[in-house]
Amino acid sequence: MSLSIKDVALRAGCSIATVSRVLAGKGYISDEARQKVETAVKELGYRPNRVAQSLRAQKSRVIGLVLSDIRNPFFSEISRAVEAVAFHHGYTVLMCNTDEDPKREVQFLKLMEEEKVAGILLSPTRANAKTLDPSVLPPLVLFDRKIAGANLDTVVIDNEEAALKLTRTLLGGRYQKIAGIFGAKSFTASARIKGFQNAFQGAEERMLGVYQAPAFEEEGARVMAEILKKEPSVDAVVCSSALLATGAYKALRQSGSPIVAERGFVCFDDPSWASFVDPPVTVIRQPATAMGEAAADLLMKRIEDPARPVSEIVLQGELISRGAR
Amino acid sequence: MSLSIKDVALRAGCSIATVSRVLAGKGYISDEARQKVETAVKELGYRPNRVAQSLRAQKSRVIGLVLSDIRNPFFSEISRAVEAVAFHHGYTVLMCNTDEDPKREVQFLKLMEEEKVAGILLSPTRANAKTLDPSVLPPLVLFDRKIAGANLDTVVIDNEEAALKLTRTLLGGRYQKIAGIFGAKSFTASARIKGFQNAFQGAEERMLGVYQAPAFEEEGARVMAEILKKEPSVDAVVCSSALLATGAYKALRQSGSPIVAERGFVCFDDPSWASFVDPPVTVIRQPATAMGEAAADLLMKRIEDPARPVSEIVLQGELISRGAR
DNA sequence: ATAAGATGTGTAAACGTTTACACACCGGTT
DNA sequence: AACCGGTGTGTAAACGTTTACACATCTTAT
Repeated sequence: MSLSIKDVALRAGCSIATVSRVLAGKGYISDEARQKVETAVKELGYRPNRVAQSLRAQKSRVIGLVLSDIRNPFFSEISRAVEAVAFHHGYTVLMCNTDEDPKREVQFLKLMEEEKVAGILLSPTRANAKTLDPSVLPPLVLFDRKIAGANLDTVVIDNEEAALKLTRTLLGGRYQKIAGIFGAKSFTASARIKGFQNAFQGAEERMLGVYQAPAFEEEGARVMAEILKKEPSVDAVVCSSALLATGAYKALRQSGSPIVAERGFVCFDDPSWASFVDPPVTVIRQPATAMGEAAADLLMKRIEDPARPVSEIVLQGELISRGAR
Repeated sequence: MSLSIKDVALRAGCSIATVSRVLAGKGYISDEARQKVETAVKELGYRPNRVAQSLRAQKSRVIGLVLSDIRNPFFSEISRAVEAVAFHHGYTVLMCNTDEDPKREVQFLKLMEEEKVAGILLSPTRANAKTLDPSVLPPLVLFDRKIAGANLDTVVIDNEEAALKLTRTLLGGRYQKIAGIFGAKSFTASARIKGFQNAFQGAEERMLGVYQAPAFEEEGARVMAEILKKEPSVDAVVCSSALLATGAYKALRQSGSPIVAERGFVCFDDPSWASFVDPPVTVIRQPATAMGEAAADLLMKRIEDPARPVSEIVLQGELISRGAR
């Protein structure tokens, strides 16, 4: 059994209340008592039990981070930022990875509630967007994806605008048949599709089509191969995520398509290879660190003041133009 | 204030002890009581408070995961595996990222102890290897890096053997001046350096030298540029991590060195670009998922039986030979 | 001199569980 | 009839904190 405040009190020759007060820095304490307690704490190497604190206070200093795909560098980077901010505020991070499985997501939200986390950071799956009931949950901040109509703190990037910008880099070129490959039924994918389509205003004939697939590398490759086969006139491609892009790029290479050499390939995220394949690939880089920090900050504020007005932060993606070598 | 076992007892018309027993499935309970409790639980939507459970049981169902670099895909993959195994056993994961900072590491270990985690998974920084005192810590399992002399459960890959294999792929070729770029002062780096050096037995003159740098992309680029400048005879390179490799590869490309085209570049990890740059790059792929699973399994067992004999699991890296296109 | 406030400390209750213990009832053996 | 083991249930203590409340002492103002 580990050291408790009782042991400290015994050693310091005072009551547990005094110890607690010294530790919390609250209320009136004589210098003498403070001294004694502090040396006792040091000598014993006492550290408070956060579990007991949580029970007593009816809230913990733990926040939940629910990720849809931790292996995605975008989310890794977010995790890192979140953890740093949380740590800075004295919070720890309970992490879970749903792999986009809505069932796992709800299971986890329940677990988080059972653990009495102080708040939750969530990038919700589309499937749960409707059913999720924030009223029974701890303070909740959404990131990367928002839930339309829900009155929740949210941090997203302007996906529509980003897709628009990215697509325009192609429209500025001589490409005549531009295809878009997007993730399947996610909030993010929808917004990017919208931006992609809007970019073609007044040049609708240059849009070859919108393709959707689960965001895996193999799927990107599969869809790209399919497009090449069915629509051989394709001369440019916009990819909506690093994973899809990696697959699609490989498929292009394998097929010997001239799209790569002609710089007709652009994508979201900034996969490490984009900068040094030949020719390099123009991308939209998502401000993942900024997003993680903003979301964590928002959550800290929300925890502190549950009544504060809801805010929605929209970050801009950064176009990294690698048109010329 | 949230629902407690008391509310359930009230609703079911029995004592809290009975409710607890039904929930735990322990002791004698009449079918009638079980019925009543179960419906009460369902109707109220009661969920147990894990914090209270932890306090009472003097241990939580949370494990700590201390990562040195969450943005490293190797560790992301490990995180994912760990989280999956933990979740499967009813545990949640408290995650922290130290960015290789020993100070942060000890701070975190303290926090973990305060949170009364049931166990900890740790890839220790070199700096703390000596000072770390497992006797005061919860059950501890090391992964990726071991602490020599410490009697602790550990999961590592056979870095020496892996480096040996990787280097031999070059020695089988006609390269005469092979450089090795490794991370700075980590357990892993040391082992890989050993393997690298051993590979040259009987062919010492073909080893150009061992270079070390912090495992960042820019450092890889810097060191590679330096080597090219000071040792222009270099005709092959072994890189000890994806990050270093990415930087080094870029530097090679930039310099116009023929090493890339001559397939004189090999590395650890399997960065996504390795498979489709031209020519592709031969690598050692680390079994990250297996490592994460093994470490988490080990921790579960250790938690269950603190007295069980210590085990050390050594996994093998997989050589992915991409010599021919 | 007395009241009123400021200062300092201790006792005990509470947070939501689990569980040792006590008790009560039942059926079956002696 | 007395006893026993197997069932079933409730009471209360414990886990380690924080904090309301009570009380005591000291200072200052009246």
